[in-house]
Amino acid sequence: MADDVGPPRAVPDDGAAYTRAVRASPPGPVRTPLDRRRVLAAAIEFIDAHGLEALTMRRMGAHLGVEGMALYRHVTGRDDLLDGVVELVVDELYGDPEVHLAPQHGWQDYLQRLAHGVRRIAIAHPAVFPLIATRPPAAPWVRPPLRSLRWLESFLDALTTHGFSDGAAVAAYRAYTSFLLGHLLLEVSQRGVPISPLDDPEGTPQLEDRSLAAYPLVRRLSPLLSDDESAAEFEESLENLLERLQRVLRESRRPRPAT
Amino acid sequence: MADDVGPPRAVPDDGAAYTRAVRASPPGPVRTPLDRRRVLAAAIEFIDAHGLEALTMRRMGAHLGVEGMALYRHVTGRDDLLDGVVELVVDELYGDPEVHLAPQHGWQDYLQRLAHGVRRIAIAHPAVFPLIATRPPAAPWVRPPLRSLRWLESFLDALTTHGFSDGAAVAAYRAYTSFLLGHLLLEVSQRGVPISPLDDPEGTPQLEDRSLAAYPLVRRLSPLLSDDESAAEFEESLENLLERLQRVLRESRRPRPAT
DNA sequence: GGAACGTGTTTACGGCGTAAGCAACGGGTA
DNA sequence: TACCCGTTGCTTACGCCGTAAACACGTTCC
Repeated sequence: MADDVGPPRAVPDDGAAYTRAVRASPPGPVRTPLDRRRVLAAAIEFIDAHGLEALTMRRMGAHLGVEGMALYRHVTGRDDLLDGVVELVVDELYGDPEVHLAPQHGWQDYLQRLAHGVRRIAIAHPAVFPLIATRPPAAPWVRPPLRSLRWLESFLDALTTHGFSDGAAVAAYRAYTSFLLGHLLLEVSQRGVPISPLDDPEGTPQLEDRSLAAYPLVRRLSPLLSDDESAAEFEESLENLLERLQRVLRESRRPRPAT
Repeated sequence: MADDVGPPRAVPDDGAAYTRAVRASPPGPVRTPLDRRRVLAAAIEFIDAHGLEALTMRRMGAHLGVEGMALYRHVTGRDDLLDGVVELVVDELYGDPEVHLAPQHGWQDYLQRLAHGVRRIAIAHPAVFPLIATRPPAAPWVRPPLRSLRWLESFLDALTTHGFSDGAAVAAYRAYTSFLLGHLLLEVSQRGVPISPLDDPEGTPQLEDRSLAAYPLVRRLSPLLSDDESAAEFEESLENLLERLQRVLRESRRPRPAT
């Protein structure tokens, strides 16, 4: 069409040339074939590197040294790819030995380990985490960021076997997921990761003086506001949550003390 | 001018036909011109009705009885439109008399009113709320869902004038936003609103039996898991947060009691 | 040798966001 | 009244997007 430069050769292999360059192997062109897992892993890598918005099927293909359409052999479409990314990250957490190390050291220990495990993956993949937080889960009561039935079962098991009533365990699950989601979503977004365009070569840290004139308190506290106490706050909120659950547990044990 | 079709008000869903009808009107076709606010309000309406993913510039145009490109007179692009939507919703909250009614009844009262106000808009615009939660704010320390300097100033003012130290006020701000975001994001997503495709005529509530076989606890508790205690949980978590802040306030008043 | 299959490529289509130029109306000025 | 010009919305056009369909090329098994 627009390729009127030069004679109409039958060798316009643009993508193929790139592919060849990428694999850069001798005459025997053994390229390990793609599979779903490799595609998903590459997608995580890509999102971490360039942000979620930059991920398109064609670019994903290029990232893997392949045409975009090749991906459709392994995922049914873009949505499936994104779902797969979420699933893979959640599984990565499930395989984390730190989390499962000592499930019988009490439920509080377990919830601590789990929370820190989730925080670890949020920090490891800050651009992926909003996906985990936002994508609608399979069942509406499987709440992000613990988006799998395995985790849900594991969580409920840990609590009910330690004396939580059914209702208390479910309430604890809800409080726990809310806490994790709120805290970690804000933490990863605060760490200046969003990079909406493909690259943000110049930081834009103005807004400091002009527009803050009308907000004296904000201006005065802005150094405090911008420094990062996420870790300590996470710890403190988690501690507080666990104490609250402890209280719930105690009260759910006796039938009704009085009011 | 023989084809004077009906009055060109009241926006139906078919954009093209509507546009044609409007244009075909006789020499005196007084149509109230668009303006930014009307565009943004229509966008909120559209998102509430069809979900965020369904919003495209052309469809937005059709919804307003106008070609898609007409919108670019009032917003610089799609991102700006979305930012404007967020801003408008946040302003809607700021104008809510329920919130500002009694700022001098104590900081706890204020935080209660504010929290309920935010919850009200989250529930009123469940499909818009994730936008508020997710879109990167102007400054990184302006945290969703209180995404405006006005709110931030107001919040900090309420606390510092009631005895909070600077550090305690900022910590309270962080804890408060985390709580709101986590709780409300999960609440609106649980209310089955997402509708990723334009319409979801058949609910797909299976998954009940087959795949739950491996998760006995989940199955047993699934009735508990699926009923909606959001309001009560919100109340309880908020109460708990306020108590925690009260404790912080008390302790920040004496220099250091001991440990 | 040849059929079947798995993997990746090519081509094509409609929809997207948006840049640029154009037409029509309304309100100032004469 | 006549003109003029800024505002508003429309038309056209471009490149990128997701993806359906047909195809080319190994590999594997009879």
